[in-house]
Amino acid sequence: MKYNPNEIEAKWQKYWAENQTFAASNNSEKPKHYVLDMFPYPSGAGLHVGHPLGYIASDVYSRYKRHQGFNVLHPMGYDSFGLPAEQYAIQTGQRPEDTTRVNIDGGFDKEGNKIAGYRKQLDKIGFSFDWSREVRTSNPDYYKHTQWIFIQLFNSWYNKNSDRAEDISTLTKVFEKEGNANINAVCDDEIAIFTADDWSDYAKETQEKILLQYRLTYLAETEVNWCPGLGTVLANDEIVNGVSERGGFTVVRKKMTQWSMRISAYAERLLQGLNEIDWSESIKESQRNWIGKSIGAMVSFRVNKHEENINVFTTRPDTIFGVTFMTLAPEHELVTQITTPEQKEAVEAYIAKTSKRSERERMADVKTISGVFTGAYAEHPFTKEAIPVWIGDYVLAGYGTGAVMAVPCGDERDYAFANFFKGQNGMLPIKNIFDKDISEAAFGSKDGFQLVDSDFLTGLGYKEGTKKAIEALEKLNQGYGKINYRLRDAVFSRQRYWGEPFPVYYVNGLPQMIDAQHLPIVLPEVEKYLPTEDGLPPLGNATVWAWDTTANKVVNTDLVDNTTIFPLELNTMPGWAGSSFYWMRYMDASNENEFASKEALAYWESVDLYIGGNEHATGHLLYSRFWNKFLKDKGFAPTEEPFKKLINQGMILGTSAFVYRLEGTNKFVSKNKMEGQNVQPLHVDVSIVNSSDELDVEKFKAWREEYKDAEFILDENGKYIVGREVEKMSKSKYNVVTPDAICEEYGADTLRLYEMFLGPLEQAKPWNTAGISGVFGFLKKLCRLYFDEHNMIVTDDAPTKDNLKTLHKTIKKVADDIENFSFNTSVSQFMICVNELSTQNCHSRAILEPLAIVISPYAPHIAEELWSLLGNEGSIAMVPFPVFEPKHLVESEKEYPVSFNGKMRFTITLPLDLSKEQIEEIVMKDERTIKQLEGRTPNKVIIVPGKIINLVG
RNA sequence: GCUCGGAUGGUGAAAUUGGUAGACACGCUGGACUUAAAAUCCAGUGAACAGCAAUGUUCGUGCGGGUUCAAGUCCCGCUCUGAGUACCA
Repeated sequence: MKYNPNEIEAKWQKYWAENQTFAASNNSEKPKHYVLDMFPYPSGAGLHVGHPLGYIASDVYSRYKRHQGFNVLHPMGYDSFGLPAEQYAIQTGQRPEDTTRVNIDGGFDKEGNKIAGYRKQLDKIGFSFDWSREVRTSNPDYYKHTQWIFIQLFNSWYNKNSDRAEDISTLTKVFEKEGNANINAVCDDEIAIFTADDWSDYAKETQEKILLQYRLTYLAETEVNWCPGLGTVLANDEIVNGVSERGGFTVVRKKMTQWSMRISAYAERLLQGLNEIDWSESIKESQRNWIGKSIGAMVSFRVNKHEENINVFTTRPDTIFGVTFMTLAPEHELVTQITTPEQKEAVEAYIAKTSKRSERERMADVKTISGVFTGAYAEHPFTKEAIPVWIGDYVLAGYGTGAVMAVPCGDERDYAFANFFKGQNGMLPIKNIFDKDISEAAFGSKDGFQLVDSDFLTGLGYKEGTKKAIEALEKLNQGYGKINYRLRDAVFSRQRYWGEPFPVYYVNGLPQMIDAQHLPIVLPEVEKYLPTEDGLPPLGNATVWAWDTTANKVVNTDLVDNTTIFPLELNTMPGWAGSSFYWMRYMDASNENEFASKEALAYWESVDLYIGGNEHATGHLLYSRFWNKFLKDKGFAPTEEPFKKLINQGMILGTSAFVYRLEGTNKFVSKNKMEGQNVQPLHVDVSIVNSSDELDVEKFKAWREEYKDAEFILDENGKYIVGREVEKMSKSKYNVVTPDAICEEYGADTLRLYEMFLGPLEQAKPWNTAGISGVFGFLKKLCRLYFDEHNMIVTDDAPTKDNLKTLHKTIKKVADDIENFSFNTSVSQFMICVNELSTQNCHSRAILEPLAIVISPYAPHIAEELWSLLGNEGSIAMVPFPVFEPKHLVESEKEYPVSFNGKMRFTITLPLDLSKEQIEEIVMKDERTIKQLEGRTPNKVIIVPGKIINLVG
């Protein structure tokens, strides 16, 4: 008999599929456990070795939990709406629906290349997914529920008094009864106050416009991030360093009417919830920063000769007596009103100059100080002094109120600004209100000072000063304590084709929800996936895209009459919509009426373990928590937080290979020969380079037409040596390694063990197959405990003490490691175990049967095969995990290290039941001790029984 | 700038409460088996120095201090590096 992974693995994968081994039941006597992976976007490039890392870890955990007697839900699906499919559609004219299906189920692309498909690739690795619950976010039977949740958000408002989302009808009831004066809601700023009578006198359209200011998803003209390169708006988390995350295109601020999600309503709950969940500190910290809570006060400054006030948010109301000027963002709406005629020209020129700069330029250039005096003065609330008002682009229109009270003695930026414009018209000298020296720099700390020269605040510190200042401002009716959040509402419209259509039509420009019973509103067919000539989104190309309110169906666009047939929304939902509730859909994936039944939700509750990449820290993981909290408020989600424990697997990086072309020639020079030469490094496919970095020059010539006549300058051994660099795996860098080839050559069990063996799960690491033979060798060695070339060699011999010790050491270590997600050390322990059992020449069934179970979470195929060869019926998957018995590890002796002044000199083996005195006596008599001491008497003898002996002096 | 990680042999790494640093594996060296290769097995492998050898001595977990009988692990001060975030008032 021989270890033949391909045969064994195909056999058991078939068995699992046919017997539905891993189908989870929605009611069970067993306790439940929900293990979730972040579902993949099915790209055309297929699965690479980085994808399975987290899936293998969660699979090990799931299988372990099944052995522990849990009813485990471990599902998988596809986040199948997204940009790449659409851009591929624009380039090739193929329907995104078709290419997405091929990427998942396999088939051929336009050039006739065979695509294996995600499903087949995943199956080959032997995951224990419950495929009966598969979801695809781009399927109408899935996005039907996405649309339904959107309608729920539209029909809700956030009541700050009850601190939860409520049905919009509770709001209109209050409006009807007493108007909106006493409503405490999260809503748009500056909503006009109205009475009950006003409300009933308003036209229906006016009422609807007012309600939009309260709804949790609302249509409003807002400043959005417009990305011309992608032809769509983007959310803040889709922008990295001022450019689009996908494609790296420029992003500009633009006012547009768009759907937004009032996530800001949940800012405090999203922040507080972080304390309840077991996530890595770094992700929680990212979310805290993203939410950006700051505690301070709103302060109103009267502007001379104007009705208006300038409102500012400050975290340092205690420093109010240090204010020597104010700064408004150039975009601030009061700027034109307050600017004096003398300053008008300068202010207008400055505004024109800053508006031309892109967001990115403004971000990159934080050193240059610029600003202009408006000529206006505000009145200090306490001293009544005239405070000059400036504009400057260091103040951002989008944060706080877009205006700051400048306290140069306590703020670095204000300090720099004041110094830059020192002595100019409108710039007062810096006033120091700290008992500190500020001649070199501002004093920015909140601790270790006393306020001076600050009227009633003099002598106080930050805490008391803040409290007193706010009290005094409230008395004057010129301010109040306020908590501000950086978190902005999330733009929810995308000018794209390949996303969920909104269940929305427009009557007189006002959005109307389609009744939920008519869902799904299916994405229409279009001729072209580009925007229309009028600049409408791609859905503007659809010919059947109007809503018939009498027939309740989508009809031809030409039929729009705006009496019974109305235009449908042309935007689609963003990528994060479908992923914001999918873990609940898995609980009851085939339910046609609701996203999941009450019973299924009550049974599975929430995700016990979620494994995925940390690139979703401020996107998916925040939006999901938001939708979950909303659905909880509405009675649909069972828990406040969706993911109890989160583990971020590190990224597997590629090791790119480079060839070096001599500038302007077709000659390629080996890396070790290129010194002093002018060369151009070019990526070369890693599959034609061996592990010694030698290029296969023939394959290189055949690789691409342009290299067919390439010439090479080789090294003294006649080899062409490539350069290497660790980079993110990507198709364009030719460094993608797929799991398929590894499975083919070594088998899935080797791949699984190897990916776990590479290092700690959470650490990023370059892919490198150098060590894979060790893992493969281990599996072969494991098999040799069970069978030789011809027969099974398992005996019914009683296990020896050593056999039992080895086994139980392994049971304990592996169980502990899985609970601690320390998978790499488990693999080491397996190797130690098999090495020891081989040395002990152990073939005892009493050892080898439990060993197969212990290994099965990691290497399930070989475990099933061994289990069956041992004569067991059925799958090993649900067999109870062996129980660790400490008695087998009890030692009677210990090999003590004996140190002299902390330096280990020799070891001595002593019984563990000796007292300190007995140990000391034996050690002092030992001739090696006498030799080390050279006649001296130790000052001190430290003996920790079971640990160490140390002689000092 | 701020926040959170990380730094250990030629390489990936281990050391779970301070207690024999480098487990396990790769690679490398030597050997066995073989006509040969593959596969498999055995031995050695942190560095330097001394010795024919068993062995011994010294150094050694990014750098500099400290606490302790004892520090990769704890404390203080740095360097480099990865990630996130940023005129956030």
